[in-house]
Amino acid sequence: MDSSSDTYLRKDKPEILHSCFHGKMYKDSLTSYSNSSIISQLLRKTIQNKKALKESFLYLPATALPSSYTADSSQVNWSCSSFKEGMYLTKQHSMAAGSEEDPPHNEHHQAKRARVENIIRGMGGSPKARPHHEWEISGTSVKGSREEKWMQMSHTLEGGCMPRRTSSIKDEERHSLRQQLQNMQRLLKHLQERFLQIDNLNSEFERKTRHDQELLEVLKHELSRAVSRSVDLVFKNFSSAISNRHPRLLAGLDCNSELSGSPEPSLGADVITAQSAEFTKGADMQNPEDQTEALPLVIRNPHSVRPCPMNQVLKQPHDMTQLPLQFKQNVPFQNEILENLLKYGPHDDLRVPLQRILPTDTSSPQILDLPWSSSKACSKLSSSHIDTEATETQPASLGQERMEAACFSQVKLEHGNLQGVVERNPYLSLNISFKDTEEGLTPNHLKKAKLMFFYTRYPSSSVLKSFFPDVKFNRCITSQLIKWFSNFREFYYIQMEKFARQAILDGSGSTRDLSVTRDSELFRALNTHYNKANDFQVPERFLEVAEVTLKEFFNAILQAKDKDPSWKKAIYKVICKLDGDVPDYFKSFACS
DNA sequence: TGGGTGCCTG
DNA sequence: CAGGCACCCA
Repeated sequence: MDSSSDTYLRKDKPEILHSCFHGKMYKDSLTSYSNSSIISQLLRKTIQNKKALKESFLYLPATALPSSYTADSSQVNWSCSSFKEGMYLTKQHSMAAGSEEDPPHNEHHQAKRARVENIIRGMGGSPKARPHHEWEISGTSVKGSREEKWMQMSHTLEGGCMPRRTSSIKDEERHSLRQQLQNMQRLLKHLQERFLQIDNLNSEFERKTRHDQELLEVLKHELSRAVSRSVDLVFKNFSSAISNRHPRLLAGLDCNSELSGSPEPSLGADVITAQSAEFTKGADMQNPEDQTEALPLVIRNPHSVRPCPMNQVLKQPHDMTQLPLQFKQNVPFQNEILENLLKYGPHDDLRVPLQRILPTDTSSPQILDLPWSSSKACSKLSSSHIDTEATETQPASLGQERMEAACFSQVKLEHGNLQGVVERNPYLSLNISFKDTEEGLTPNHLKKAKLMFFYTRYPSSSVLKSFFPDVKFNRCITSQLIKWFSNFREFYYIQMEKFARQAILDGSGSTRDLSVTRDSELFRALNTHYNKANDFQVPERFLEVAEVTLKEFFNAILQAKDKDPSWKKAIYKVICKLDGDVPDYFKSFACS
């Protein structure tokens, strides 16, 4: 055997081995295979040595062959690389020498080739079974490389390079080749898996990098929300537990629900007043003279936990027969829930109703006489003037005109001087009773009005007055309440007209096709508007009225009555007759 | 004339 | 939702 060829084989073997097994893996080995300069080099060397090789393979005894080419299966550590290398070289050889091959050998070689190809096919290395993309590297198809190797192998066998001295040698050779092929198969499979792993990791990594910022933002957001919720929940549960175990302990709690932890009333009251003063001071930071535009009539609830005048709730017996069956929650005191809904709707930031903190044990007069209004006082923050309406004995008429004049000012403070009194005389707060009525309408009044709309679309002012007992009515307040209902109706009728027209467009020919159920899109639109939190069970009657309204609009539009500018009035007449009574329990809910 | 209503607009 | 306006009605 030519020494140069031997040298070549041995010299390059470790490098190829390395690429094949550690190859940084697959890509390196692939690159080496696709490297044209290496191929050219190999080809050149191979051609140069073809004669020597030919002679070696054809005429030398098997023992004289390089170890890589012996049929000894124990040497199948032989590595894919040496195998490939050998195959490659022999293929080059056979290709180069093909034209010189003796004709008598052709038949035999073809038969052999067919057998080997069968073996190769039978080894299940179907390239189709693998995704194409994993083979495409640097424009060179790995699949192609592999097929090329298969071809190399076939050509090796057909190339007449193997000695044909004895049948045993051929058997051994065949056996060896099978094993080599199997090893190759395993190695390829291994490499494919590794490549897939790496590929997946890289994809994954890119995707993660791309969405890193977004994820960060989302995580931050979710974290803050979760923390906020958790704090709410913990505080709520804690408050509830405390109230159950130590009702009296909390009797002196202020509007901020600060747990003094001390049963000493004076201490509790001190905490209250100190905080009230601080709170009020902070709220007054904004100079009312800075106001440049009209303030909304609705007094916005500060974000403090604002206790309501709970006198009615706590003092009145819980008449179970008057419970609103519409409420979904099956808890003992449903009216309390409505009150909570009105005061701390699910969308409010703070949902720790004081009645959860405060005991519901009505046996305690101390509790019943809690200074609700003093708590109220500290939550009425945006006052620009300081009125002293400390007690019921204060003439209500005193502020009547002024209140009407200040109707558009959202503020009023009943503490002020009183607060000083309370601060100086903490015990006094326990017995001071403010008036129960409010001069302004709050968001909770608005919520309540919206819920009332499910029963009545056209409430008279007298109805309104009777259902908002905690509101001190004046012309302005009445107008505002009436205006609210007017706005409610406006939205209601707009929706009705919209859906009626849509039904006509959709091809409904008869009102029989129309219905309003809780699943209806129309109902959802209305419910979202009047019962956003969806925590109030809308009465069935409302659905009926809504359906009638929808049908009225539908018919009117169908009959082209909408050409008349006042075509809706006829519908209004019909609908106003469908008003029902507002349940009495609405009267009980103070929502200041 | 005041109260109530609806429409339009912001 | 609120303000403004026009309109209707008792």
